[in-house]
Amino acid sequence: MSDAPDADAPFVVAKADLIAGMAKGMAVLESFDTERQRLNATLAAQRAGITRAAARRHLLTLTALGYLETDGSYFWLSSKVLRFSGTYLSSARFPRVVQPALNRLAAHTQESFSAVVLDGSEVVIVARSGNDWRSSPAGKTQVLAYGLHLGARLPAHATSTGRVLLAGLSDAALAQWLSAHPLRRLTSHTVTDPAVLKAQVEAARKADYSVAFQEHELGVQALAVPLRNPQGKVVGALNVVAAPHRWQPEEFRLALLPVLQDAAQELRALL
Amino acid sequence: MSDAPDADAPFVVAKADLIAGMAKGMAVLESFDTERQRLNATLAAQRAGITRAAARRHLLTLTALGYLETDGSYFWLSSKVLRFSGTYLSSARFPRVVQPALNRLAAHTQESFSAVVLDGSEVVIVARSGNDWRSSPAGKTQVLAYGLHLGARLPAHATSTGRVLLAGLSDAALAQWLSAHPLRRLTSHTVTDPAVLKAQVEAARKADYSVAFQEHELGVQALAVPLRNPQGKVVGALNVVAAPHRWQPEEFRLALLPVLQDAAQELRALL
DNA sequence: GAATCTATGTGCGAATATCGCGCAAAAACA
DNA sequence: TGTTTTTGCGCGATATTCGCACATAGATTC
Repeated sequence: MSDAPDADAPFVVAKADLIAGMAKGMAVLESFDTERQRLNATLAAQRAGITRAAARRHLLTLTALGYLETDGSYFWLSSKVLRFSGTYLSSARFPRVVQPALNRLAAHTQESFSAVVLDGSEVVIVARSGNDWRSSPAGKTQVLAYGLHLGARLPAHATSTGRVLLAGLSDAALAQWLSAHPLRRLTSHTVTDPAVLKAQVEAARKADYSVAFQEHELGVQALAVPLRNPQGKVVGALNVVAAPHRWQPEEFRLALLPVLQDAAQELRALL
Repeated sequence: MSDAPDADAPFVVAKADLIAGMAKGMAVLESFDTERQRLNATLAAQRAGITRAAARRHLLTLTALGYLETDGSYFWLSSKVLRFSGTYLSSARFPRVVQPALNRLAAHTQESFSAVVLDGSEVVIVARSGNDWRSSPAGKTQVLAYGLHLGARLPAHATSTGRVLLAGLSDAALAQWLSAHPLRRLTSHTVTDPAVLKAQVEAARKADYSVAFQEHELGVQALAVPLRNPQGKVVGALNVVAAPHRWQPEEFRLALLPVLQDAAQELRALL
């Protein structure tokens, strides 16, 4: 078997002459993440795996380029990094096509919808619509699910969308994925046994949808369906999240699965 | 103390030993923009101002790192670039604080709200909520304003938000800004004379809000107020956009200006 | 308050990675 | 099929970056 046309690595890049300097620079930029958002040279160095002097120079360079801001010793991302997502969102077909549909769904149902794609071990939210807050009986607004903003990355094994995306892989690719990515426990409901996950993915493949009940975050249930292009290939997933105390799992599914499926059907011709 | 870098240029970075290689790499990444979203080595070279060979190596490197995808000759941004915006959005105080307020406003009024910050000659949308579509009388959905997604950049001189942000600059900074940035015409309503813009900015400073009527895009009017922190410094702007045929300009202002002002007032303590 | 210890800023030579030339091969064109 | 244009890539020269080492600033302890 030579290379599958649309496997994980469509075009293999010769490892030979890649620009090491740039890889290092991007590593520095990546060393900022959701957990550590402010770094000094020493921290960035150990996170990026380079020397302190080099890290400092890279941080200074990125600051001069406008991607970071600094108070002189600590550094943090600036709004300029949104430039890339802005370009991506306006260029990539998938988010462009999906966003209006999400808006419509959110407006009609008052729930929160996301569209995601698979990237390695994680799913990335590439489009999103709806309210993350809800009015509690006491009249205060509460945030439903933290961190479900655009560009957020969630572990594929603990999300409804992750499972429908994995279900879209070939058996070989799925096996490869399972062996490559350890399944971290996030809540007491998280599936951490690859065999169990494999069974769930196969179930998702058969049912053509997937539910996740508090597997990624306690207090959140989610329902997802695959988004296919006209050729039938899974190119993303569409989901809806809700708090369990608002919906019983079963009525949640009954009420919203048809909505998701209709949307996926409509989008198919456009993807 | 936590963050809040005070002046406009808190720490000047010595131009001496910046890592030129990385600047080049970022230039290649930046050579993808909303207008040109797919580039081959030759195009990227001329956009980034480097030789074809160098551009090719950089593109290949970025592809290997996962930021670009390629069909072998053309390259385009991949969803991995959203990683940066994801981190930024979850880390930066401003979008985190503002987003829930936008959601609330959108839910209550059925209009579209954005929060933006100034970055050079442009405003960057760092948070957003609401529907970009509207149901036309015929029952079809129409997109209201294109490209108002997160991370989108709009010219400051042709937007309501741009003017309230400019109004937040000192006189010296404003003069400097006006001399540094030419005012490109976008629609027949765009202000292109610096003196006129200056007068508008001063009016915005006095009124503490600004309106833009089809200056950036025909068929769109916008209303913006500044967002200040407890120290009174303008840190961003909040706006609402609407189609002129839905609202007469005057009733639009009367209905939504108080809403924006209330929200800005509430947010002030949090910024 | 002094002394010690830790963390941070930076100059410089060595080492190494990058540049762009130039050719070969593949497309594109006629 | 012959010709022209575009693209892929090896190689030596050169300019860049690396990281050591030192100096200084800041923190901590006695």
